[in-house]
Amino acid sequence: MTVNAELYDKVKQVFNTFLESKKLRKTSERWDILEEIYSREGHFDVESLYQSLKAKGCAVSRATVYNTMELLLECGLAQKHQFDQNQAQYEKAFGFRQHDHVICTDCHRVTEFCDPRIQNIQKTVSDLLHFDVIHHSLILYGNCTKKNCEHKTTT
Amino acid sequence: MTVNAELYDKVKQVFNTFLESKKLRKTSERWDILEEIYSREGHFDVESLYQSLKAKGCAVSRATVYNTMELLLECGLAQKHQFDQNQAQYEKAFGFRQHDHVICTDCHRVTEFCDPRIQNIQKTVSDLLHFDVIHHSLILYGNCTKKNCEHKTTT
DNA sequence: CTCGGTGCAAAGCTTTTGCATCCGC
DNA sequence: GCGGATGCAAAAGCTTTGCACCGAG
Repeated sequence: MTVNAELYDKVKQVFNTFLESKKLRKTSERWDILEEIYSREGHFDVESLYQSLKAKGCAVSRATVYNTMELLLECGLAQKHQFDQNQAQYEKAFGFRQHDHVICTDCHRVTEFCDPRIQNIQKTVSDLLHFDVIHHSLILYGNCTKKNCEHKTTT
Repeated sequence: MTVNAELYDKVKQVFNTFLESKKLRKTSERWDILEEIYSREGHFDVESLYQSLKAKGCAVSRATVYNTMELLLECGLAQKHQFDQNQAQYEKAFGFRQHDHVICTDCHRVTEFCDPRIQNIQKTVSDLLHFDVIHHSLILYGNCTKKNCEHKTTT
């Protein structure tokens, strides 16, 4: 297991509580998928997750991966990004700071950033539109001004 | 023609100039699609555009609609939104104010809003990451606090 | 023992592609 | 007339679904 043990214990507990509260079964596949996700850095898609699990000897199917990701989204342990019309990208979400993304329109690389001022915008919109904002997605599109798109990349 | 004639003249001129600069042909299908888009309000997907055109007697194919939308994105006359992993949503973009979206996680309705403070965030990120930000996408997800999700909807 | 969850493969949907035909320049 | 653009249909690619079997509670 290559995951941070302390963090992973809390994550397991969150998932455990979630499954119990929803009266869902604690199958080995669900734990396998959770562990694989939390041993990863950055973004990934369902296919690569499926391939990794198969390579490790876990007999999961794509359908189960999709199903489990849905559960993890629901309990806040994972986040889903739809950067384009192709594969959705996921990432672990527990104990990690909320962040947003910059995408280079040339090389399509994704960089992360944080800006607390987004909270102010959320608050204003919440008040104005009578809306409880749960989460958000901010993506900035543009070109790196350095040559060869040498900006720090996270995907 | 149900479009705003004055605005539409400018739009046609923009597309005309764009096609010439790229040495692309001015086909009737391209003008048909442009007109249909600018006679619409709010968001729409490729399929509904295709169906409308077919209903009006324009013999366009889906392939041409996809191809033309790509050109319109390139010259800034249309905008594309990937709200989910299904159909991409488009909307006209010339002479309309840049805006962002609020999506209700219950009823999936989309509301628009504007907040100038996003510009400040863009500026900071541009400077920090040496990135020329061309455009952005900010989506706030949450629930309407009123009953029946009675917030003003635009889709 | 029950029935929710899984694996597999097939189906579904949106978008892209190949190719013959058409028509703007 | 040349070569880009189109229409049609087939292909591609991601995700969902149906069904029989398995195993958690």
